[in-house]
Amino acid sequence: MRKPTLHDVAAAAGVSYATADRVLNNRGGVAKKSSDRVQAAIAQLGYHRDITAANLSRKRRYRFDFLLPEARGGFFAALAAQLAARVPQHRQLRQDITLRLLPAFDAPALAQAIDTCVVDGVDGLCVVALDHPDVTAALMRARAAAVPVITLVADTGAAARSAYVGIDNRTAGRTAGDLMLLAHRGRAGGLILPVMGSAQARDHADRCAGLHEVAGPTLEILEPLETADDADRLQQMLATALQRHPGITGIYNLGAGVPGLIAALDQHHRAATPAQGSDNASPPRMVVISHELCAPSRGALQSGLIDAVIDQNPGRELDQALRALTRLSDAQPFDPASGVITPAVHFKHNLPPLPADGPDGDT
Amino acid sequence: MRKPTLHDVAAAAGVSYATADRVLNNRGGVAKKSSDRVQAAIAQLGYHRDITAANLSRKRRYRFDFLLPEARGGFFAALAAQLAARVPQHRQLRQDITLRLLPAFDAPALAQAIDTCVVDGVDGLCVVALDHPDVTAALMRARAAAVPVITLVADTGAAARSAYVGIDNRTAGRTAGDLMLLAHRGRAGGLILPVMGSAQARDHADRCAGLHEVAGPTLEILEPLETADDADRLQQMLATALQRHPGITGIYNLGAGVPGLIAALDQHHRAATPAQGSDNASPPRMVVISHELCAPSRGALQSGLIDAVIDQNPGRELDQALRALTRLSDAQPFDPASGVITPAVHFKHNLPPLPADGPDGDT
DNA sequence: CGTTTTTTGATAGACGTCTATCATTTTGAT
DNA sequence: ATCAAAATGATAGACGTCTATCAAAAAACG
Repeated sequence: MRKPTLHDVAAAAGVSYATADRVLNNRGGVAKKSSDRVQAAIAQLGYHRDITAANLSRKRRYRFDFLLPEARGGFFAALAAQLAARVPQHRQLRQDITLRLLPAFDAPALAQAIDTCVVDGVDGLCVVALDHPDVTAALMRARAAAVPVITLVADTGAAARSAYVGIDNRTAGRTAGDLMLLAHRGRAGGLILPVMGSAQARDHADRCAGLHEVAGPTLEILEPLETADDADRLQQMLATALQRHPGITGIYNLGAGVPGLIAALDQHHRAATPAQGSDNASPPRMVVISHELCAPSRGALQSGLIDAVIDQNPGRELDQALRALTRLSDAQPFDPASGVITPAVHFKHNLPPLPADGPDGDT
Repeated sequence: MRKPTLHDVAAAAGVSYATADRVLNNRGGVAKKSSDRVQAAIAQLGYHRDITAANLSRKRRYRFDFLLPEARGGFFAALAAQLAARVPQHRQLRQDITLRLLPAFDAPALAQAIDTCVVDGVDGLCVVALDHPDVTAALMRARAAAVPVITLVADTGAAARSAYVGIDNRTAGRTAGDLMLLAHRGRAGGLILPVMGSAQARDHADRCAGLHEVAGPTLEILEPLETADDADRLQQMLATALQRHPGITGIYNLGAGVPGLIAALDQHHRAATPAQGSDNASPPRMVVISHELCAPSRGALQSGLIDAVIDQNPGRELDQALRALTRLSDAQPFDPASGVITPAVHFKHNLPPLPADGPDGDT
């Protein structure tokens, strides 16, 4: 038998189509007895509303707004680019995606942008959250207006959003610990230097804690450098630290500023092997693990300056975020657990292809 | 302005809706002049057919058949389970997915199943291919019947399928090489034992070649064990090999039979540290890398018997395969490059959550 | 020019749902 | 039993596309 329609349900329940419709879209004004019979018929027939037909009828288009921090060529630039690549595809699925760039770390601006979107009547919001009362309050207002809210990459309290999509940063740090332990398998000891943007940043702190949790018992871990995510500062501080601690066997760069990391490593290696021609002949002894796969870190992986990159897989995060928004704004269930992305680990040879302009062309 | 409809196109082209429709669905019987004008209008307005409305009207349902080898509780069982979990979701998207299990490595059976599906009028096929002339011929027949064919996990010649979805096994082997090198960073030498199912199997051979390519120059690599993917044989052979080569520093299990691997390792460790209580105190010196994330390999990762698992991410593969089928059977472009999945590397702490029954519930 | 062919237009009904309206029936309270 | 309120039924038009049919117009042909 073919898929049942609402007409079938109405017939089975012994009511008119209109009544079945009233129940399905709970418009009220239905006697409980009738309502129950319709519900029963729905369950019995295994009826599922044809969402495409419904959307066609309502002329419904979903409007999803993404509020991302303005990119300085790093991770968020890549994220924005990947989002842009998905726009045409989702346009065909009746989903209009708008990308709004905001000054980074500006909580009032973010809060205001959220309010604006809600007033404008978006169907869903995706936000890189800041752990700030203004933002939380704005998110609560959005939720109060029944707008699904996804926090992306950075979370807030669970009450202020429908779901979080991103990696568990503690897990990422633990994974770095796994890698460090593996790379120190053959050595006696080990001295790890964590490099972070700021100890204030929740995600950085979590990563650092994860590293300690896993590698701490076995390896010695230095006080982390705090670079404020500035490439130049990173380079300076790292150079100094490498001089001061010649015994360093591993570096874990868990913040931004990969170019600075590379510059410092480059310089350090050059100093260590002044007249050596081939890179292959003397591989760096230090183990270098960094976060976020981007052009500089790809290059460093390939040249051997970095050994492994832990990536949060922005493409996958966007897909999950969009999926969550779609389902939530259709009032379908979305398992918040499926928003947690497993960090990917990349080495020299399992680099994903550079994302093309779009996953596919249009037509 | 709202999204243009075919009516708009017809108006812009100065023809009737009927003519525009004839052009769009090229039914023929249209003068070239009119056809050109319609095409121009389509391009100019940026018209895109509303596929959902079209499908609604045609009562179209996609029928996609998946031909998978019968699972013996390993990788293909997981694949089948994940596919089953996706069925209800795609049912709502007008996609009827049928899973057909076939005896493993039976080329004639596979070829016949393919023919049957084509005769039955499937809209798309997804096949774990065998490199056999019968299979290739059947696939060519399918393609001749304009049925999109995706090869999953195992490929054939490019001519016989629309796209391949799966990992590049050479890449996977290279990644194992990366890991081995990393784990041997602190040691003088290294002796690696590859364990494979059969040197005949293309995927196994590729993985082995990748390992040699990357780790070969630096580490010594033994002749691979060939276990025919049998857990018991694997255990036997591995135990023997470990006795014969006490200097082994790394094992790369690139085939099936993880339980056998675990058993052999367990036994070996017990023999090595007879009266030692705590596992933490003396971590195994050998580096063990295996393929395919499944219950046994998860357990072994967590207990520390295995250090890393290279996984081909069956869930992602299925998603890509379904995407490819959808697009191809709508005559939309699909970039074959996007079918190549980057192998994921898992350690003790970045294990993905066990896939639930379905990515989400239904309703 | 008349006749056949080709091309075009007009239109109706379907797909499954939504929204709205109006008439009718049932219920509950008085 | 009376009357208002609540519940239900019937139905029509829309959403954007597909399919089909029939008549009308245009082109090609001898």
